[in-house]
Amino acid sequence: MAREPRSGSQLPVTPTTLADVAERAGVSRQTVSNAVNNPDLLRPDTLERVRQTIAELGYSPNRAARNLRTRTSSLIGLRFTPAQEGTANAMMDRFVHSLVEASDEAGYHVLLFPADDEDPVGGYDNLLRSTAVDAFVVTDTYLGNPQAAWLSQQRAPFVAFGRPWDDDVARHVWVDVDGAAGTRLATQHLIDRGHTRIAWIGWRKDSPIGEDRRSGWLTTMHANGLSTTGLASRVEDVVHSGAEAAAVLLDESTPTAFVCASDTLAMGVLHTLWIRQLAPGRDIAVVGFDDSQVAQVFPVGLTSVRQPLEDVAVEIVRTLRLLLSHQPVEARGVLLEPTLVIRESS
Amino acid sequence: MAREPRSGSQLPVTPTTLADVAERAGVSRQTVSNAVNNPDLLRPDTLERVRQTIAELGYSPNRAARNLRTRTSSLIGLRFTPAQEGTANAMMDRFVHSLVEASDEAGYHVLLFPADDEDPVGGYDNLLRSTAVDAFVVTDTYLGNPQAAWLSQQRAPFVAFGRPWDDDVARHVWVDVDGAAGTRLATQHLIDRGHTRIAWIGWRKDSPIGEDRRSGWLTTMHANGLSTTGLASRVEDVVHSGAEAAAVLLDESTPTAFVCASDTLAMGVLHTLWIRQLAPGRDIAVVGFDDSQVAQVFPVGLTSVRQPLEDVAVEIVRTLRLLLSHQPVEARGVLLEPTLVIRESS
DNA sequence: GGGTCCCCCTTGATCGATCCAACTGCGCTG
DNA sequence: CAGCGCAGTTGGATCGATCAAGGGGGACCC
Repeated sequence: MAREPRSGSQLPVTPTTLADVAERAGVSRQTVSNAVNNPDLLRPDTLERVRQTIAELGYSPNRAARNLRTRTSSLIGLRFTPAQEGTANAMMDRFVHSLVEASDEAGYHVLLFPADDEDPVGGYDNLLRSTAVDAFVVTDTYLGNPQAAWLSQQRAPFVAFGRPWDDDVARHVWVDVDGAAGTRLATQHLIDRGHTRIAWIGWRKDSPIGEDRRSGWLTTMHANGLSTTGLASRVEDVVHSGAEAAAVLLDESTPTAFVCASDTLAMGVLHTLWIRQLAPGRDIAVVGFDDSQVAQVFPVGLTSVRQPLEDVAVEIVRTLRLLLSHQPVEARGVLLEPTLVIRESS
Repeated sequence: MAREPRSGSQLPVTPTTLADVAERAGVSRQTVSNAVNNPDLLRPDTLERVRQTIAELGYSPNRAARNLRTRTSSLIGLRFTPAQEGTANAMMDRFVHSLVEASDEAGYHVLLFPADDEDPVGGYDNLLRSTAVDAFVVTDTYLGNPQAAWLSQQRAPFVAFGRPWDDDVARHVWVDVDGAAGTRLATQHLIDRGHTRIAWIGWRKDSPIGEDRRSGWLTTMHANGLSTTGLASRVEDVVHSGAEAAAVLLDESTPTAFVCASDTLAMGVLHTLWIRQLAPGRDIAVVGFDDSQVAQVFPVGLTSVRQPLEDVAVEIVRTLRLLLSHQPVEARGVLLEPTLVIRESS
C-alpha cells in the first residue's frame, strides 16, 4: 500500500489514501480516521504526529468512500428552476448564494438539479433513491405544489422556504418571511411621512403570498383609521399591469403613495409617474417588495421591503442539521421579519 | 441479502441494492450491472426481465458506491461568488441556470461551493483531493486570477468561461463571448439609425474585458469614418459614475447616443437624461451590456447586448465531456457571438 | 501477586457498486 | 470426438473509508 507522496504540489495520479497516511505515521488506519473525525480519542502527541503527516501528504478523505460507509453525502439538493427573468427570480438567486454560504459553514455543499415540468418529483426521486443527497431545500411551496407532500410521504428530510398555505395537508418543517409584516412596515413608514391616501397594487387573489402581503397594508391602514376603499388593485405581476393599475388608481382615487406586492409592479408605477411627469418621492411615494437589483440600480432609488435571506438560509441549515441528527425540531415553522430599505422614492 | 421490496411508494429504510435486484430477477449482480451500464451485452429477454425487476423494486444505483469504484462523481464544481448585487452578478446567475440544464443533459450535476477570499484555491483544492467532483467550471478568469493557473498545474480538468487575457501563462481550455462583437453590433445599430456622435462609457483601463468591449465601439466608429475624439470615458462600474460621465460628455461633446460597457453604467446615463428632462430613445439613444433584468424591467426598455449564455453553457459541458473522456479538444478556445436586444431606448 | 479498569490503539469486516478472470453452454471444425 | 471460439454469465476481489470488536500495557486496588 506504499505510495509516493505528492511531488511538489502536483496532484498525484492516485491521490493519497488513509492507508498511506497510516503507514507513514506508523499508526493504524483507524487511528488516522479518528484523528480526522474524533480527535479526542487520541493522545495529544499521536494526534499531532498524524496531523503533521496528513499535512505533509496533503491528504483529504475520499468523499465517495466515506459516503458509502456512512450513508451520507454532505450534500443538500436544491431544485434550480429555469431562469424566468423576473424580479422574483433574482430574489431566489440571492437566496441560493446565502444558502451556499450557510451550508458550507455546516460542512455541506449545495447540489443543483434542474426542474422537469413533466415530472415535478422526478429529480427528487432520483437523488433520493441513489442516496446522492442527505436532504433537500424546497423553495416553491405554493398551493398545490406536490413536492413537499411527496417528500413528506417518502420520509425524506427536507426544509421548505415558504409556508404550507394549505396546512391541513402539510406537516413539514418550514422557514418563511412574514410578508404582511413587510407591508405593515412599508405602510406605516408612509403614514409616518404624512401620507393618508395610500394605494395597494398586488397580485391576483389566488396567490396566498400576495394576499398575505396585502393584509399587512390593509390592517395598518385600518389601525390608523384610514380608509382603503377604492385604493386596492389586484393584477398580474408584470410591469405593464402595474403601470395600468397605477394610472387607474391615480385617476379615480388620487392616492399620494403606493405600496406594491413586488418591485416589478413598483416599476410599473414609476413608469406611469414618468409619463405623467410626476417625480417619485416628491410628488408620489412608491414602495416595492424584494429589494431587487432593479430597486437598487434605478436612478431614483426604490424604497423596498427586503427579505432577510441570509437569516432564512442560516435558519434552514440549522433546522436541517437537527433533522439529520434526529434531534427534535423546536418549532415546525419559523417566521422571520423583513426590513424596509428606504430610498429616494418615498 | 434478501430485502423487502418498497411497500407502496414509501422509501424503505435501507434502499434497494443491486444484489436485491439480482436475486429477485434470478441473475447475478454483474448481469444487473450490465443491464444498467452495458445493455448490449445481454440477451434481449434477459435484459427485459432485469429491467422490469429494476422498475418493480424502484432501484437506483447507489451513487457513493459507484463513485468509489469508478473514481468519478458525475459532479461539476462551480465556485459561487457571494452576492455582490450588481448587474454583472445577475448575468452570472443566468449562466448558472443554463449550466445546470446543460450539465443535466450530459448526466452531470452542479455542485456549488463558496468563495473564500483569503484562500482563492482552497475550495478547489479540497474538492479535488477528496475526489468530490470530476471537473470544474471556472468563471472569473480575469487577469491575475490564480485559479486557472493553479488548476492547470494540478492537472485538474476544467473549462473556463472567459478568455485567459494574459495568454502567455494560460494554456487551458475556455469558452467566451466576443464582447467587441457586441459593442460593434450596438454601435452599428446606432449608426444605422442615423447617429454620428456616439459616446462610449466603459470601465477603467486595467479591465481587459472593458478594453475589449471598447475596441468594438472604436473600430466600428472608425470603419464608418466617424470621429471618436472626446467621446470616450472610463469610469468605475457603478450607477453614480455612469451618470457623472454622461453629464460631462453631454456638456463637452454633445453626443446623441451612448454605448456602455454595462447595464449599470447605462442606468447612470438614463439617470442623467431623466434629470435633464431628456427622453431616452427620442432625444438620446442608450445601449447597455448584459441584458440584465434592469434593462428588461425598466419603464423605458433598455437596448442591450445579450450574451448567449445558454450556448456558452452547452459548449462548456460539451468540452468538459471531451476532457473527461480523454478525447482531443478541437480548439483551445471557443468564441461565441452575442446579440443585440433592441428596446425603446434606441 | 493477581485481578480489574481504563486508555489508547489495532485488526477484520463492511458499505454497494464495478472490474477481473474464469466458467459454462453451444455451435462449429478438423 | 476432442478442441476451439464466442456470447453470456458467474463468483471473488476491489475501491477507501468507517464500524465493531479486540487487544496490550500501565495504574490501581485488594
